[in-house]
Parts: sequence; structure tokens; C-alpha cells
Amino acid sequence: MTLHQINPNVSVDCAIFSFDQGALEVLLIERHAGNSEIKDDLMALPGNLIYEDETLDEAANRVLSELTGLTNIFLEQVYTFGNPNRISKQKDLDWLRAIRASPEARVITVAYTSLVKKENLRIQPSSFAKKAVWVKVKDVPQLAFDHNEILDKALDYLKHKIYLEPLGYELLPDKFTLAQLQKLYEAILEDSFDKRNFRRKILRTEFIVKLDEKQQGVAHKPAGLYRFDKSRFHKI
Amino acid sequence: MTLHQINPNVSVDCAIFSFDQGALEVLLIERHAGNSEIKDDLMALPGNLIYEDETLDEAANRVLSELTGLTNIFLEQVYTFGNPNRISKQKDLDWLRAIRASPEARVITVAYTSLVKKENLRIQPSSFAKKAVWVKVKDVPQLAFDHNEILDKALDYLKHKIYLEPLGYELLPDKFTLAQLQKLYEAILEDSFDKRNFRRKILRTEFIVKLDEKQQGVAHKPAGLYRFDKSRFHKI
DNA sequence: AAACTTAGTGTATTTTATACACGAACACCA
DNA sequence: TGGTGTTCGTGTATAAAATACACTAAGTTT
Repeated sequence: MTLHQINPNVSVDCAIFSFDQGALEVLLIERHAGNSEIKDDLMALPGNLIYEDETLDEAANRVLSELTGLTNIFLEQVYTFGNPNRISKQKDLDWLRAIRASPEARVITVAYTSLVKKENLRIQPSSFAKKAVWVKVKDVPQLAFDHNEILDKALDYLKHKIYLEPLGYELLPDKFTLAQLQKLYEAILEDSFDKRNFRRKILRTEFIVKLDEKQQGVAHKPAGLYRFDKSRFHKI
Repeated sequence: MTLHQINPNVSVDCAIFSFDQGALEVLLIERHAGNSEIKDDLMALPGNLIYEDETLDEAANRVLSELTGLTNIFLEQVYTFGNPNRISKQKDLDWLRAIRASPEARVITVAYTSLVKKENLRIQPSSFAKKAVWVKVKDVPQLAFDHNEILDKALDYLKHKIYLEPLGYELLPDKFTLAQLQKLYEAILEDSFDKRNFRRKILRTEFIVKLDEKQQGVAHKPAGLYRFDKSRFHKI
């Protein structure tokens, strides 16, 4: 392992979303400051200082991977937060003193976001993440630093983005029902839609294609399964 | 004047747009490194390192004001650029050595953008800006650092944003014709539209309202003047 | 076989997008 | 003063998209 010099003034934070049982979730870590005695610490978005020799995108991937074990995630930059007093809660100050070489340094942070299919993932916290947990967005508690604000911005970004691209498939299993897809849209946009109109609109696009398969093991009429056709999408 | 500590790792850059004679323009500065002998230097977007005790938004406003004299501009954050080798052109290195305390420091930069009505402005370059000039976006030459890339990103941001809000009025005089507005949309979106359909769409919104006045001094049928009604807009 | 639950579908109406061409108003010039 | 040049300003028909709305079908469970 090579040594890297750390830039004390710039960090990245990642808001990673998944979708489970009709609700949006975000990945949070429980901080763990080695042998310090901080109790009941705040949860946080995975994030850390960047190295001098990596791009911001690379930093986001590395930090996410170090803290949660997630690799090869396509992260997108959302916004940069640089309020000089974004580090002011006592628990944050205590924590920085426990783990940082320059705990007093002003840090501006570049927020990244991504969508993942929870089912495929094995999360393996390490570094200063004691645990990494999925928390329903509706149930997110007070977080470290300005991470609640970062989370809100990432959610706004999602809302805008879903108008431009069919994000759905990034959060759902490879085979999914239209009801699942509709619930996902409803969760992201915090709205609800008419089933017939939603289906018409989705199927008009022609890159959500029907499979010759049905849902299994449900106590009612099974729904047909669909998949996202990437090649058809990229043609447009 | 109070003294401020400079953060050597973080800068802001501003892409300020205006509209004149049917073309989009961007404000560039000619760099001026005191008594150094750099010749034929590259032009740049107005930008500089931030102070430790200001927010990023404040920094963008201050820097813009110091370099160009523009004040009270509503700047919006666009994107953050942090490639470790974004400073690699010889002219940029020479210039940093002439003006910076830590010329070798890695700098990540937060890009901001705004739209201004050129007619109302008096531009007064100072600090290390020898001159500040409006350059047609189509004619922008090679710029310092990664400023061409920043400019492109700001233009993309504009294109997206004009779908969401009627940006037009920020770039046009208070009273304007629909033909001017249409040219503005065409310049930003790099497209052209049917006059009747464009008018219909604009007037449907109800916050572009007709005045009881006509264009003066043109050698043809004078166009009616319109204005943007902010209060009607904010109701929606 | 009846009850339960979600799946899946069609039609009518309104709104928005697109395509397209000509007379009207004014300034200028001969 | 009448003709020329130039941009202004408008209407209609067609297609596409958005919205509102309710019942039968296909399975499982009891």
C-alpha cells in the first residue's frame, strides 16, 4: 500500500440510496473513534478527507469503499458545502479531535450520490465506520455535521434527475413489476399516481420491456415481470 | 479593512453571462501579475482563493466584486472541479508563482454562475484583473486552468435551468420585445423555434405581460414591449 | 366454492406541441 | 406622396400527451 498525503481542507460525503419494501433508504455509518470514549455518537453519511493525488470522483469512490465495502458504484457529484461553521456540534468536534491530524481545520465537502440495488450488496464497514446501516429516509435522525442538509440536497437532486432519466432500474432488482416501479417513483417524488396512466407512460418509452415470467409466491394474481433494456434506452 | 486568512486549497470561479445583439457573452478577465513579465497571458474566468471565514457563496461574490466591480449579483453554484492536475499549463504555473503565497498548492475550485443585464453595468476591474471584457461565448479562446471546462458546465447548467424558470428577464432590459426573448432562448438552447408557437407558449405563462408601449427608432413596424411580472411568477 | 387481494385494462376530455403563410405597421427613399 | 423594404403579429388544423375515472381477471386462502 502506498502512502498518500491528505488534503486537510477538502472532504467528500456520499449519500447512497436504496429501495426496500416501498421505502427509500440511505446508507449511514456509525462513527467509531478508535479508543476514545465518545458515547451515543451521531450517525453520518460515509465521508472523509481527500488525498492530494486523486480526483474528487476517485476520492468519493475510495472513501465509500473504505467505510462500507461498496465498490464500483457510479457516484455523481451533487453540491459542495462550505459553510465555515459546518463543524460546530460538540460531538463532531470531539470526534474530529479523536481521529484527525488537524481537527481544527476548516473543511469544505463535496457531496456525491448514487443509487444501488440493496439485494446484491454485502456491506462491510471498516476504517472508522463501526457499522453501516440502511435507514429509511423518513426515519433519518439528526446526523453529524451538516449531513442532514447534504441528504436533503441529494434527495432534491434525485427528484430532478428522475424526470430526465428512468432511474428506477438502478434501485430495483433486474426483474421487477410495474407496481414496484410505481412505488419507487412515488417514494422519490413524494406523490402518488394513477395506475393506468403510470403504466401507459412507462410502456410508451419502450425500454421497460415485458418478460415472459410472473411473480412467484404471492397470495393473489401474480404480476408480470419487466426489465430495463439498456440498449434501447441508449438509442434515445 | 480587516485581514482575512486565505484557504490555499479552495477557490471559486464565476461564469457571468450577458446577452447582446443576439449572442450570449461571458465575462473574462485579463490577468495581471503585478511587476512580472508574463506576456500574452491566457484570459480567465474571474476567480480566486477563498477566505477562511466566509462561505463559498460569499467568496464568489467577493471575488467577483474585487475583480470586476460587479456587486449584488445573485450567483448560483454549478459544480466543483478538483482534478489534481487542473493546474498544468506553463502560463498558469508562471502566473501562480507570481501572485500566490503557495503557488504549488493543489486547488479545487467551486464554479458559480449568474446572468446579468449588461446595459446596467459599469465594469471596473481591479486586483489582478487588468481588464474585464465581454466575449461572445462562440468566440471564447483557450482559457487559463480548466476554465473552458468550467464554462461548458455553466452553459449546460443554463440550458437545464431555462426549462425550469423563465431566465430570460435576467438577461434582457426591463422592457423587451418577444423577438428579443426568442433570440435569447435560441442562443442559450442552440436551437430555433417557430415564432407563433414560441409566442403562444410564452404568453400562456401569464408572467410575461404586455406594456402599452412600442419599440422606438426602428425602420419597420415597431414591436410591442413586454415586461416580466415577478409577483405573478412567484405565485406559481 | 366463496372470499380475498392485487393485476390489468379502455375511453373520453383537456391540454400541449407542432406545422405552416400572409396582411399590417412603420420608416425610408425616390 | 406613393412605393419599397423590413419586421410585426396573428389562426387553424393535426398529433401527441396528460388526466380522470371503475370494473373484470387471476391467482391464493379458508
